[in-house]
Amino acid sequence: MVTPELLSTFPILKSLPQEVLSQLAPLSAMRKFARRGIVLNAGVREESLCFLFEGRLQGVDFTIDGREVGLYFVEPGDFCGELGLFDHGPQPEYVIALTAAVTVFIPMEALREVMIKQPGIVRVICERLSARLRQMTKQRSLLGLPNISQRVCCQLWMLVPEEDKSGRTESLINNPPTHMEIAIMLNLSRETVTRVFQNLQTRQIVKRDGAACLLISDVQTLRELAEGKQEL
Amino acid sequence: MVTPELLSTFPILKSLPQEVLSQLAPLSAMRKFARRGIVLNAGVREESLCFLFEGRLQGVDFTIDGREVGLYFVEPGDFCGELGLFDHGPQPEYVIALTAAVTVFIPMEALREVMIKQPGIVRVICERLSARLRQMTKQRSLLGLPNISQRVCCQLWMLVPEEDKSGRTESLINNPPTHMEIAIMLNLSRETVTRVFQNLQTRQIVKRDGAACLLISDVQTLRELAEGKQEL
DNA sequence: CAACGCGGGTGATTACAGTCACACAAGGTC
DNA sequence: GACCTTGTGTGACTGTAATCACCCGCGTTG
Repeated sequence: MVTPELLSTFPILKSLPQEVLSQLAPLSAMRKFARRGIVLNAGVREESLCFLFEGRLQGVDFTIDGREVGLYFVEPGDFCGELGLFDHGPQPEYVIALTAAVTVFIPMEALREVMIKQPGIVRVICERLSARLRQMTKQRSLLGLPNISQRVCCQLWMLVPEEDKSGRTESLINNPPTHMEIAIMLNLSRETVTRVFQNLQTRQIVKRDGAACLLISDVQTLRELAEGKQEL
Repeated sequence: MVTPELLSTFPILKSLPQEVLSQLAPLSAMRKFARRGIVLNAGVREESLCFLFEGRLQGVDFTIDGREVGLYFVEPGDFCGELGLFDHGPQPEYVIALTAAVTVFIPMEALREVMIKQPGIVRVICERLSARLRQMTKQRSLLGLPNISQRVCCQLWMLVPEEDKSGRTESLINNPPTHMEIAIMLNLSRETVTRVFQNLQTRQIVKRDGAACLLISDVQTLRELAEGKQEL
């Protein structure tokens, strides 16, 4: 059962009036995914938006010759699969669960109806589209970096929680993506990512903390590496 | 002077009622750019959408170390600079005129007002946002291709006019991007792009036709190269 | 006209990331 | 316990695209 209260925990939906949430809640469905589960299928017309409650998702495409390409990460509070909402086109890419994940699916048809009566929700979704576009632009720029270590550090930097980025010297990333998952985001091979991580570990900038945790022991140095102010 | 008729030549605006166009037209301004002209500046809050009437634009970003990164091409009938419309954020990337270009600038404030009264225009712009997102996804996947020639052929293929793609054996690309401009789209060096083009020319797949024209003499072979069904 | 900048063309060299081939540890499952 | 699978760690080798250094031709501008 999805309650209006659950929906209102999403920052994107928070601003909507209670009545809209009450209207959407009974139509929505909670779905859980195991690691590696396919959340959204490429090529088909998905009929729901997928809101992520817990875990981490990754948008993934495949090149003509079968290579995986990582497009974006989806973090809790965010959503994905929104493209068909406007153009009724098929979902262009796969969305995969990188960790066990809890999601809420809201049917597009319901959203479209609400959108007509409540222009507020349109704004919210458009802002989200804009944000995704900015995110992809940033990710694309990343690929232009000729220095591979910098590329990895930038990606790592983007995974650091916003509240830890300034001031703190340590930060914890829960269930970090695997080396392979990072590699496809950066057009690198898995081995290359591993080697960069090895390097970061020996310099005590990051540290593995069990299988499901990555400790950034020196946040500010990571930042400087990401910004190119320091070489690895 | 911008007339409502001029606005209605844009496929995106065509569907709007006459009165809306009449309202927007007097607020809009025609602007012409020389090759290399800066159409939109990165980092500043642009207050207009830029509709392209003639010519070709390119969205460009720069990496931290000053390298150019090509993000997308804008073809006639299309527009750019729409991100701030919703989130009031700054324009994330530069937009440069690759050729002499004729544009129409429509102030965001005017559009926002129209958007409130006329939900139709919101739809239209959202569809456009979706399309841009699909385009960037496709472009990102391109970068995953390990075969460099294929990458160039794919990019070239995207520049072929839609109506020439099936059936025709020849096609003409007017004012094609320079090798450098293609190179930054594909994360390649200018020289590498030149070498691929040399190769395509000796195989009589493309042909220079003066400075401002590129003739695709064998459209179907180009397609097969782009799809990886043939090696170069 | 000379001078210049830009776009394109080409060879030699080299750095460096991909690839392949392993090894190892941890967790799950029969 | 034996067995997989998955994620990571590492060395040796190699292919290939970047880089650098030139060249040319053309159009513009003084």
